[in-house]
Amino acid sequence: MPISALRQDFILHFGEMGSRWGINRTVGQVYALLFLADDPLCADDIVGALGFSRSNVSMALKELQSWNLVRLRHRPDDRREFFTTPDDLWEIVRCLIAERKKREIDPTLTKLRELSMTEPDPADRAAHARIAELRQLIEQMTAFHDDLARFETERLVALLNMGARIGRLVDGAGKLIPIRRTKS
Amino acid sequence: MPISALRQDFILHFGEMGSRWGINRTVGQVYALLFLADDPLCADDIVGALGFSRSNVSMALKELQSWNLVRLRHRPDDRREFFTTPDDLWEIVRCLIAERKKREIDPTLTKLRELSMTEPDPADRAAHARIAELRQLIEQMTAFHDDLARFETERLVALLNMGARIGRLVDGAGKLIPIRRTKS
DNA sequence: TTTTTGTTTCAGTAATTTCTGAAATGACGG
DNA sequence: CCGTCATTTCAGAAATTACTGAAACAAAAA
Repeated sequence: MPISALRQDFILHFGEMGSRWGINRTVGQVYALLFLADDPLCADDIVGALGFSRSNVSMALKELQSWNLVRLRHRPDDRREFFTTPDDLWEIVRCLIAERKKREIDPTLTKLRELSMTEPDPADRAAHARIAELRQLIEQMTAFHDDLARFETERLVALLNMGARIGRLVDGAGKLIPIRRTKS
Repeated sequence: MPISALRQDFILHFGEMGSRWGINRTVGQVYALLFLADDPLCADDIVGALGFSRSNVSMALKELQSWNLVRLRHRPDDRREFFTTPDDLWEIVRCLIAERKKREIDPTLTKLRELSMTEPDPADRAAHARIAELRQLIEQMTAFHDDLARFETERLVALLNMGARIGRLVDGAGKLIPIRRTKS
């Protein structure tokens, strides 16, 4: 069955953005298709809809599973595997952030820690200090991330909706400042 | 002049991570070199240190400038251009976030808005709703980002250091809840 | 056990991205 | 206006990444 113009447009966009997002065109399109699908799809549905080879779709699904971006489903009396995306968009956001952190930040943090351990040559004093400074910054940010990641979605959304008002909670020295309860 | 083992290791790591970060090896290494350099470097210094072709270094510097990750410097009585990275790491973080948002989020937001405008075919009802939901989520997050981006660094660091305590400021319904001032 | 159905692996090919050297461009001093 | 020095552009080479079809594998049914 052919795909509507709306879906087509969305899917092609995800395919194009794929390379900027660090996934490839196939993975982007497969994800987009699943994201919009009304029901779970099996690999052959995807082949039929997008025209990629069966093996390419298999790779793409494996990749999406490694990102935790798709869920596996089974139907009674059907051996095939069906795939969906989580309904809750926030769950998707959490996955994306966690996964990118793991791939893009953690290896560098490890490396920075390793380099910080060494005793620097006198000529490398400043460079060594700069590395330590960067390490400290990343450690701070990941600690913050780990804290936030434990929050339930409602609390995150509440913080998000505070927007700029969140800044009023704190003065420049990092101390909490008195606030008034908003009238309930 | 040769590069110390410490710098070498750092530079090679940035080169390898480059592809995951959406820049290429040359750009990653050039940035790492500048980041650790005690003084501004000119293009030929970089060629000498890393062994890339002159034109490749030129491209890399252009790319780094487009990310706002390097600053241009001039010496009196010297026509050459010298490059540095900003001293303030937070400025770097801001650039990275702003630039990634511009490249990875904004085009999609534009597309989602465009798709939301159209009147959906009945068969696309659910898909259209899902697109609208995604658009709304991204709009919320970018609005929050825009708010935070206006904060001075001290305030951001203060918020960051609150860590999990930040969640206590808000209840599940998004209302501020009473807090005690930390003893100064 | 053999067949049937569905998934994965893998070696080779296609497409894309990165990198280079040569030529073009620009900008200043004489 | 020319010569010198620095930077940029660009076409093609090199390297990497994405994709395919065929074969291997796995699991349930006959």
